Amino acid sequence: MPRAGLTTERLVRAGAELADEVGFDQVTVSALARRFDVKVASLYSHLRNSQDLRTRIALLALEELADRAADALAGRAGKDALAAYADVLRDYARDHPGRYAAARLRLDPETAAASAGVRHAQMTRALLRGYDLAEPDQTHAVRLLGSVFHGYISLELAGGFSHSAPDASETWTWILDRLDTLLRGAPTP
Amino acid sequence: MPRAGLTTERLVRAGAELADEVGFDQVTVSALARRFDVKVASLYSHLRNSQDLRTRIALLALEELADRAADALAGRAGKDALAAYADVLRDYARDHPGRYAAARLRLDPETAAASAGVRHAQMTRALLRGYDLAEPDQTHAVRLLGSVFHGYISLELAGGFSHSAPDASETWTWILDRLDTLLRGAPTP
DNA sequence: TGCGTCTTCCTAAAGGTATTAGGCAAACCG
DNA sequence: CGGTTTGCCTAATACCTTTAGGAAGACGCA
Repeated sequence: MPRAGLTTERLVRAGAELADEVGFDQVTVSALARRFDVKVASLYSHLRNSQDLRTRIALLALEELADRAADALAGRAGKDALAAYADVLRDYARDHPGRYAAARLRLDPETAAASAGVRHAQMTRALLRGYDLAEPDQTHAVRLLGSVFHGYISLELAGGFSHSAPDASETWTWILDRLDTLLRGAPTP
Repeated sequence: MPRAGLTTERLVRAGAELADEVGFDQVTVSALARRFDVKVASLYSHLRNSQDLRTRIALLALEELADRAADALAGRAGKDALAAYADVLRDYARDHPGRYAAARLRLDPETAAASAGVRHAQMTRALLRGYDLAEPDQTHAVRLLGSVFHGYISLELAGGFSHSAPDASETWTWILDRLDTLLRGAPTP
């Protein structure tokens, strides 16, 4: 009997694909074992448990997302940067809904601190340097952006905007426009 | 052996409490049976299945939320109304995290059309009458509000704003302020 | 009050997921 | 080429879901 060649790496990658296909909360150790044509127990040499699998998929997604964002932000500032960053999130969510959901998983503090989530925070701050915001406005703005992006993407992904005019993309542009105005119009006195 | 006096109504209500205590995705037919000190199979006379239970909890939450929102909106307009509606959502999510999560459950179209979700949509439109928005701006604004509220609450609930200054409530006020400005400042030409 | 019916809750059973313990054999390494 | 490591397996336990069919409480009507 030849071995299947399992590694944590491959399992996590396959888990991410599985998530995109069937949804992040349908990602199960059993389904993953099935995909590798291997018995369930075999995975436990490579993954601590089901939660561990989910966490690793989340970390992978955060990395991928941060990489794309960094690429998109390079050489951009102001509204350009804002739209670029936002589009990266939205496109990633469309292309990889399961991974995007994974990226929203709540991580425990140490894990989060060691994750690419930190890079996201840094990029958001960097993005806001294009606008003239002193503390605490900058923090408020970081949270606003997080809320709008996550909220919009989550609603769009859930199909909240389908079957109704105008097109979701128009709303997206509209929102980015207004956000830009909002951020520019609120310079700290 | 006396009977437990189960009804769909009581089960759904208890399910909602359970959701608030342990989280919506931990709501299980088994846990519910345990709570009523009854065998699991007994619940299947009152609930079609696990999904049915979750859907009913979602519908309950949407009703409660719509009732509160309607109360809060009565006699208010403009920014007052905006803040009142937003606060209802946020407070409900704080008091009843499980129910709030339930309210975000994706419902199939017919169920959604018969749910209190419709009232929410109407109230949001009514709320925006205080601002001068013609279509398609009004729809964009509806979507923006949905995104911001859901996004913010979801992040706050996930603990995203704890352990960092400034206080989450300050950000909430700041955001509502800017949203009001944004909506007022964008009258359709 | 008593009889029949309906409903409620039960036992039983099958199938899926998670997790651990312990074994055999493939792969690697000296 | 023998010994050790490691990978994948069998076996077992436990929990959740769902269906089938049975017994006894509750209810209605004479």
